[in-house]
Amino acid sequence: MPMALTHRLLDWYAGHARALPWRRAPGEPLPTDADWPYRVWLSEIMLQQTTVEAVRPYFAAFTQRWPSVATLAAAEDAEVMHAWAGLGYYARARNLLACARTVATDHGGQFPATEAALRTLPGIGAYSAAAIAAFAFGQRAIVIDGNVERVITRLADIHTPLPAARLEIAATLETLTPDGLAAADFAQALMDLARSICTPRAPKCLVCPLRPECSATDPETLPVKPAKRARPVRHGTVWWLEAAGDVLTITRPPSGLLGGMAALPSSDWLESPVEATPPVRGNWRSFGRVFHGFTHFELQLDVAALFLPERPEVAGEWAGEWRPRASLASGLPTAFAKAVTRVLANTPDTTEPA
DNA sequence: GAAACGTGGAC
DNA sequence: TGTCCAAGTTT
Repeated sequence: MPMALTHRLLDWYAGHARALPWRRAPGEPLPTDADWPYRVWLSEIMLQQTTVEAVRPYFAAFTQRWPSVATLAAAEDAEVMHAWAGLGYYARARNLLACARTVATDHGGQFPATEAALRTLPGIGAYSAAAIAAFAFGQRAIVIDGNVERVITRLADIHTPLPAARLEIAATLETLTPDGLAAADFAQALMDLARSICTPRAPKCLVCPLRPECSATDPETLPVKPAKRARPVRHGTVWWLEAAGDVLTITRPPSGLLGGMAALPSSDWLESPVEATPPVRGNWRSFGRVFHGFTHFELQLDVAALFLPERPEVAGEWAGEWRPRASLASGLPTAFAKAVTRVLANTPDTTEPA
């Protein structure tokens, strides 16, 4: 039973909806394209903690290269990780493949259409299950993301800190969310309102369509979030080992930081700098240092390089793949990409004629 | 519930 | 310049 506020928001959305490659226009029927749920799912995974502008080129590249869940399910792990490189939160890419393969093998190639069934798939949590059920299948679902949290805590003046506030947010949304396909427009309307008007700082309350219904006395202070911990600095060394124009790369362990991604060999990254043992002995030359901020620490990475006429024997933890030096310009996580850029910019390419 | 898990842009 | 932030999930 939607309220006046719901209608006011939907009216605003009808005139202000952002057009996005993975979004249905407001009021339009559910697309009947066979790949519609796939596109919705792919976009929702990519958009987790990630801005629309960052997602755009990756969404375009993925849907062009893998136009359906079946084609993605058939892809090699390494090519998907390569295509995801730079987007961050690489567990998403691992779960993306696991999910696609589960859909292919356990669901006949079709995404399940209920929130509960979607929730069981890898990489699909409470938010994504609700969003996909609503956006891809037109089902009523209570969609709560960071945008919705901000709008609703302000609207209902909820001062309970996150994440505990989600119970109250959900209760409020239960009274506001309309039935059927309108629930999708309602959720996306909240997201667009959050981005353009109900912003984290300096919200534009004077032009907000929900102003008559809003209870917030000090909207900029909501939602209340837990304090963040300080980020420590970690130190490490990354090794560029080049022989006859090819460079040694490894695949990182399948879980943990940058798990499953191609990378250069590197030491552990520790809060106390320690002398690390390179993959092979030799006269390693320093290429300076790169800096990279991760979510929970700041990395200072010393770059060392060694150029040999022939490939040395590399065994154990550094056994990997030798790849043409120019190929390293793409496909690596950003911390390693920064190191690659330093070396490529400061050494001649001996594989090209002078 | 808390911590791990990336990245780039805005102020 | 450092801090905060963006369509969260997993352990």
